[in-house]
Amino acid sequence: MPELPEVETIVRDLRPHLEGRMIVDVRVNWPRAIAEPAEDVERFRAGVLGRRIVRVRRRGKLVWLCLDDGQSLVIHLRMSGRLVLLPAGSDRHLRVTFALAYANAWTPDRGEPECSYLYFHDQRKFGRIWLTRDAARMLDLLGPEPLAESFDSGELAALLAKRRGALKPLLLNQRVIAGLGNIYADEALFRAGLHPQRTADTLSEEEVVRLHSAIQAVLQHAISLHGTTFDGLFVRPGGEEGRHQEGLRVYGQAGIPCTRCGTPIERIVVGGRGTHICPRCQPLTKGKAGKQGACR
DNA sequence: CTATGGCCCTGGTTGC
DNA sequence: TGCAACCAGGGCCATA
Repeated sequence: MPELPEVETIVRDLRPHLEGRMIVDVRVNWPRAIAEPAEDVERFRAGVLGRRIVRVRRRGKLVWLCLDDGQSLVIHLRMSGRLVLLPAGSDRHLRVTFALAYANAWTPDRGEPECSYLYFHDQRKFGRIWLTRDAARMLDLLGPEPLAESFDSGELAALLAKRRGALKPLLLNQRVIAGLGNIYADEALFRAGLHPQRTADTLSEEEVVRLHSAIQAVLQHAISLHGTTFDGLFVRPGGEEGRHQEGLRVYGQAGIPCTRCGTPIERIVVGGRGTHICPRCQPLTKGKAGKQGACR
């Protein structure tokens, strides 16, 4: 499930292969993957053919390809979407293929293929691609980027203030903060020593600071390890797996001793989502245990 | 505003 | 061994 670190990895890997390339062909095997123009393969094709990809960016969990005519391709991988540069083993889950060439056909080849491909694979068919002239309209719906310079603990405090709901569903809400999914929400809460069902507006200033650094630390750590390949769903564009799964402290670790205190990790349900906690390091009621749960 | 539940999907797991 | 039921997961939508 590509979350911020996985999408960041994808974007960084893809960038040198896509920027400057021209889309010379598109094949759509599963029209519903095209969210805009909705399921209209012909208009989608006509819109992207001959366009050059000028920038490859990320916003939250979205991959954002800026085209040379002001349009954008915005891609959400959701659960099982993949963007890969090499054809995968089976075609069964291949939904969309982009054929790419250098904008200038005569560019020296130096072993570089004349044409390369970007494949959108998606086993579970939740992923979507939007072709839009107004990417800002979509991207502005998202909350702040947790790794932005400007995102300090004061801003996080402001987001949490006046929120009566549980902490975890709030962290998963992309309109509140962009890019966290189930894995990193659980990992950040563990590092901060906070129970996912804590009411957001009851955090002390110190707890907010802890949460803020926990979020940034886990995201940065995961990016440095090229994301988490937990269930085999996420692979990098070149086919490699991430390595952050080895750093997971609670996600998917039910029954395994907590790395801090040895108490078995528990799996509970919060806001309808599977949630992993150390019941001792992340007490629901204010206690001393959580205090020492500072990120690390 | 918040909570809950259904829906979209597939493939892996569980239960019989 | 076969097969049906169930479930996870992100985001959106409807309902309460």
